[in-house]
Amino acid sequence: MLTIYDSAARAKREFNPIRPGQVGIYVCGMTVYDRCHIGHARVLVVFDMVVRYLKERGFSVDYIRNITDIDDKIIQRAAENAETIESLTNRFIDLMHRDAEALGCLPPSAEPRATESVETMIEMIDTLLERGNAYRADNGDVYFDVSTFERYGVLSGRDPEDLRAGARVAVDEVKDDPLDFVLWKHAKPGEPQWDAPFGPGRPGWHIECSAMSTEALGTTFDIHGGGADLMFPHHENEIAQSECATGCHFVNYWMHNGFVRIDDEKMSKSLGNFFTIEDVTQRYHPEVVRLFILSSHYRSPLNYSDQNLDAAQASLSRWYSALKKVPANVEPIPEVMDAFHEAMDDDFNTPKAIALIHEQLHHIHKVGEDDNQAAAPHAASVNAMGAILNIGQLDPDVFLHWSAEGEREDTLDDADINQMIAQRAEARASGNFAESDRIRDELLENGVTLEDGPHGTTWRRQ
RNA sequence: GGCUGGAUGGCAGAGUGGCUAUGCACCGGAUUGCAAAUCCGUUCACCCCGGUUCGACUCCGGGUCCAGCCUCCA
Repeated sequence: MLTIYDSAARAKREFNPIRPGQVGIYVCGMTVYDRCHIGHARVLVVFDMVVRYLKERGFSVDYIRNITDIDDKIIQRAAENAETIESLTNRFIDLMHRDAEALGCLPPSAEPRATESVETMIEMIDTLLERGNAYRADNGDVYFDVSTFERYGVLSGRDPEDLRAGARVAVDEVKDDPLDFVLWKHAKPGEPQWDAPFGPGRPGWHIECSAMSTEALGTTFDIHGGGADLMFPHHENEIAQSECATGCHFVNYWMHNGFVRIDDEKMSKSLGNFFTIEDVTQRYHPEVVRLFILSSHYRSPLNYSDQNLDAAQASLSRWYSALKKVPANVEPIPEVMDAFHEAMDDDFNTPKAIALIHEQLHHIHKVGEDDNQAAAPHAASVNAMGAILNIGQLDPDVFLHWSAEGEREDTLDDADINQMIAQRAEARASGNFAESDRIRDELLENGVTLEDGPHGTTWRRQ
């Protein structure tokens, strides 16, 4: 039985999709005005893991991840760069796709862009105006009237009265109520605009997700995901808009992933304490980053540090070293797979699932090369579990020989290394250990570690 | 101030009313020409105060501290 922690219920709930065997999941994606950072990497990897596991459980999955390609920051950044909005957003969409692929994430079933769904947003806003859930302000903006939606605040556990009392809600002259949020921003010179019955302009942020999710998955769908910071106000507003516009219950399960932190502080653009995915994957193999992300539970905070990345790297080295030793040409061990599924069924408990993989790796190392036959089922189990998480699927040597891009110029290439290993073998054969140790030290200085085994010497950079 | 969530061994990170998490690091041993890797073994833990219980890190109450949200944010 698969259980998912539903943010709205604040509890784990048994997962039952609307249509048997099928899951519709919508995840709030990126606003494309800059490079993706490790926080974005977490959303990408976490929901990729969720989707892969749902598929493993036999569901056919409709995975929708939107792209916000029109908003204040995009307009501003394009103006700063003196480039068109399209060229800016296309550039960062390409980079995002590169990052996602590097991190081993499958492309979503669909990746709608806000600018392609403006018609649907206009229709939705029109309906909200007709039904009295929205109003036109004096300046031409259209706002959602929060007082018309009774359940407002239910997702994030907020009382509208408390919010109004809070000093931090910005007071805006044109709004009837400080909680009201913008659906449509009136046209301003030099900004992109669309014609609408209620005046030319561009959509507010929240309406795009209501429009795109409903377009792709229908008025009610199974899972809606995103970062924990989107719960309020973004997802709260989505619920209000969607349920008022369609009259249907919006989402059955809300999933929110925790933040990436640096020095116990949230990583964010505004704090400026972020590392881009590209920064990190130049220093660590992307699969190390994926393992690092999945080695803590998706709802927990994840502390970014070199020490933690190093630990993930050491772990993965051990993983590939084990796989390198033995063939996995048999079936996985049923009890192990059952335990794995049990862990994953429990709200995607990847740390526990990974611990199970480590146990199997231990068995492989223990049996070692002496008894391939005994080790093979463990290797097969590791491969099967790893396939579900999409970790450990590379050729071991591709991982173990990988070198960080930043260091590539300084390091020896594979041919140099093999040649030096051959020279060292000669020295060792003739008992010249001083020379052989000198070669080994030289390699180590270049980041290459040697391992002498019964069948010769192997090397790795990880 | 309001609302969420959290506090586990040197670090990371699961979990359970009584029984080894797991990985990294450390220490001792095996192995090795010496290493590395691997194996064996040892050490190290559940924020504080009460309560329930034969027994609580695990349940309940109170407290302290931390993070996030309340403004754009994955």
